[in-house]
Amino acid sequence: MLPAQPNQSLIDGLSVLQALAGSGKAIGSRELARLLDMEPTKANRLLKTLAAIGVAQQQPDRKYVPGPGMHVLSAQSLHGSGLIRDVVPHLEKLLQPGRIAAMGVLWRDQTCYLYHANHETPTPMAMGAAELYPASQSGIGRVMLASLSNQQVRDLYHNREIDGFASVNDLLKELKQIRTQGYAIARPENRFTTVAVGLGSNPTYAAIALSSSEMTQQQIDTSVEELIQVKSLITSQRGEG
Amino acid sequence: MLPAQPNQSLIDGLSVLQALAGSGKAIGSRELARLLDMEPTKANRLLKTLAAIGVAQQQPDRKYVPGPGMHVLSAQSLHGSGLIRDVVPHLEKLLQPGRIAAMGVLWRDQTCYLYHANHETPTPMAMGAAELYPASQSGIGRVMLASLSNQQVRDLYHNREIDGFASVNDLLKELKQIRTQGYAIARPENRFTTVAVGLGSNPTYAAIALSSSEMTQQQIDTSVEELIQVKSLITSQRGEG
DNA sequence: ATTGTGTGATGCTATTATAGCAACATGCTT
DNA sequence: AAGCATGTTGCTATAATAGCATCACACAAT
Repeated sequence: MLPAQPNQSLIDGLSVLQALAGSGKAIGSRELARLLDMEPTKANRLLKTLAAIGVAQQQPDRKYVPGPGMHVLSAQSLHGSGLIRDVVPHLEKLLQPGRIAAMGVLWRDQTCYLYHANHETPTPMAMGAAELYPASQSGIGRVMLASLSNQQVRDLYHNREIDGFASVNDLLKELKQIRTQGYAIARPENRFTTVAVGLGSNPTYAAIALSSSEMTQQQIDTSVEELIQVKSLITSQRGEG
Repeated sequence: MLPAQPNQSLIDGLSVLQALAGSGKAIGSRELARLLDMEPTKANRLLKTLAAIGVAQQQPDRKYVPGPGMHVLSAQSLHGSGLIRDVVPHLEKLLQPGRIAAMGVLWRDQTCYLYHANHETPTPMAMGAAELYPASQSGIGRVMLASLSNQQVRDLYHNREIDGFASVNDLLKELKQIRTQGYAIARPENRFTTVAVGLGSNPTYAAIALSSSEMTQQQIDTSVEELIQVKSLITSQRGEG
């Protein structure tokens, strides 16, 4: 949903910042330009601008990494969102052997896990994962896709393969069921089973999930019950309507 | 250190994003424009552009908050930096009654705490603090200021009051001592004592600290020893030179 | 229900910032 | 030392942006 006059420089600059954050290692300006299929001068100027304001940092090997300004932005936005303060303690209480608890957000056609832990995962590791995963194969992704309109889903997957679904119509059928049930189930490659429920509803700002290698229907129902309980604790804690 | 041709739109857009992240609550486009002393149309367009790419999100009350793209950026940059994975577990081991452990970065003339905990603080709270504090009054801030050149420090505090110091020369004298000692001490309002050491050296990318209400010289020496030990564990873990 | 006020957002167009080409500086490998 | 890839700059034509005026919407007070 672009505004009447989008700021293209800002869009380009944030593409650069995203590539920088997502690269996971120091990256040079030309390498980043190739990654984004961007003219090198432009990439360099955007990177140097980011570095000038402290959001990126150039190292002695001339490559760039996120800088203190990015960490401050990160810390402030996570803090302001309340995702950590309001959600993670509840997820931690759900952990037990054989189970994974997770929270994530929908980012384009992927799920980004902000928290992902089994009962042995130290909290800093659980919160530092930043893993991206196809949304259509993830319970969290599915429940968030279900919160979009059908047209939004069609636009999102326009000219794009959908992991686990033969067509967008198949996906929309699944999403319709999710909306009816109030929760999503995913069994990626039948390796494990995930159930997920969304947080918030206008918009659904994140989703929480429980996974196990195998779940009976009874275990699914129990897990859904637990997630819905956590959801309502979070909802009342945040004073949401 | 501006590049030859900085991108002003990106600078403006990131000012908007920073104000959004730092506001801690939903904020409207005109309110944000007033906060930044920015023409309202410009602020609205930058905000709507951020919303279009998912870094901001507009709520039904028409106000804006950080969006999923911001959380993904946050998660990826913290993950890529290794600050959480490499540092937090070591800090947790230093916790004991009567002691606070912290990690932070220098952001302009302030310290931003990325981790701040006493021995009872749950890890998500410790990592969700995002607190800003005058750098000159903070051990972490001081040790990071000491990693800048004197000219950089003068530029940073040009026409600016320095919390806890009568002049920039007084601060520079303190920073010179910190460089010699290899660690910083701060006693803000004599409420507590903090010792801090920096991580990395070119650049110093963060600093770690221990605080107690009172520290004898022996306790200071012991804390410094512990921090230096953690620093060298982190340094070898990260393969830094 | 109406009025007043503040808000979020758009269209238009003059102006200014940006993009890309060509070139240069730097670093690394052979 | 030469070759190659890298990071970066200056210049200028062009496209994007900024701000004014205006409109749509929401909320509070009467």
